[in-house]
Amino acid sequence: MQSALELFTERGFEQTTALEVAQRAGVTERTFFRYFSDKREVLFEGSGELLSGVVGAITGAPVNMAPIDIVTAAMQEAAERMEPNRPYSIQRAAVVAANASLHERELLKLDALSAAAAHALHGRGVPELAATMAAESGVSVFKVGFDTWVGAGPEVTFAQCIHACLDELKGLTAAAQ
Amino acid sequence: MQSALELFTERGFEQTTALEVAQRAGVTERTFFRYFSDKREVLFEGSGELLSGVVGAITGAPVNMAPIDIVTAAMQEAAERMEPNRPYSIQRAAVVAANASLHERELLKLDALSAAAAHALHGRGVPELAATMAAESGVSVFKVGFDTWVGAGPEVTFAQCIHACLDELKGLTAAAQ
DNA sequence: TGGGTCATGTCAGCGCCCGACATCGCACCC
DNA sequence: GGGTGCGATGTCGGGCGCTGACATGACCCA
Repeated sequence: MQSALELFTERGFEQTTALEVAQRAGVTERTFFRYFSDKREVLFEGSGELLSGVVGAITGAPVNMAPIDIVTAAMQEAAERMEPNRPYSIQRAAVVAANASLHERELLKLDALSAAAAHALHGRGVPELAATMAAESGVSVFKVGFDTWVGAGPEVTFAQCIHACLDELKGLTAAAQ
Repeated sequence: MQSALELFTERGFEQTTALEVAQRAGVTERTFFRYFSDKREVLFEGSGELLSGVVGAITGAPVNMAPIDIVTAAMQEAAERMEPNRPYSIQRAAVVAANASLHERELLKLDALSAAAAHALHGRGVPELAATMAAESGVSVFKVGFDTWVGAGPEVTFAQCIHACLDELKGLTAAAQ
């Protein structure tokens, strides 16, 4: 993973072969593909923990909490876990932003996050459509908040960015019609 | 495009080679790749018109309209254009749902739609963050509405599905905190 | 000492995708 | 009517992503 991030940063994702990543890590190309299902996946190792963390937060949220608040609280929690890794997040985000297929993979991970959040909400008794829309909104807030966070100075926290996006969303929907 | 949809439906996306699609269409594999940047793209030809239609609707929306209403109205307009092609949409959606990499590409197209909508809103004077969040929400409504539409009976229109999702979103954000 | 398991290496091969060049039909125009 | 250019297509070769099958070797355990 470290070898990949270095090489992708130095000369770009497409200009780096899987063989080169493997060689820098001291293994063969075949071994690389035993650990990562494809060349892009090496940049998305942490997504599993992110997902299970969010699902856990939703499952363990207090009763009588509104669905949208459950999801955004879970996102806040995830954001706090990511706060110490800001430099890594910035470097990784730059690599992802520079390549369409990596961006594509990131969207797939976010969509999986949304689906898992919706499923967890539904498991708490939230109706299907409400759960889906709340999860979609929460992930949107997380996504836009993440972009703002990595683009801002170090004094701005991820949690603050998420809070700002959520407020913006509330204002927009309140002004509807 | 027709050859691809047929073959992907019959035996699946991964079990079909680009060469086979090309041969059924009466051209060489090389010619296939001159028209489509990759094997998946053959299922996403219409996305360009969808995007320009949405951007046009946003740009031409009446002044003093709330951002979220502008976006959802644009989505409604797109939905009405897609209504006559319901059978095609259903077949295509089944193929996409059956393959992760096609789903991935669909998410990329929706993200491009969101980015274009945000840009169009921003061009109307809507502040950056508001434009981004409104576009994200509008695309979420479109996406969830689409899934409900293709899963429902023919008496339910795409526009109705979108309306229902939007209402759900409003209810959720209104119940926040 | 022998056997079992797990990680890794080796090798061959398929399919995606591309660059470079050849071919061919077709409009245009002197 | 015969060049002439151009756009679409075919041909060829090849790099790279990714996989199945088998071999090797380290380690643990009886």
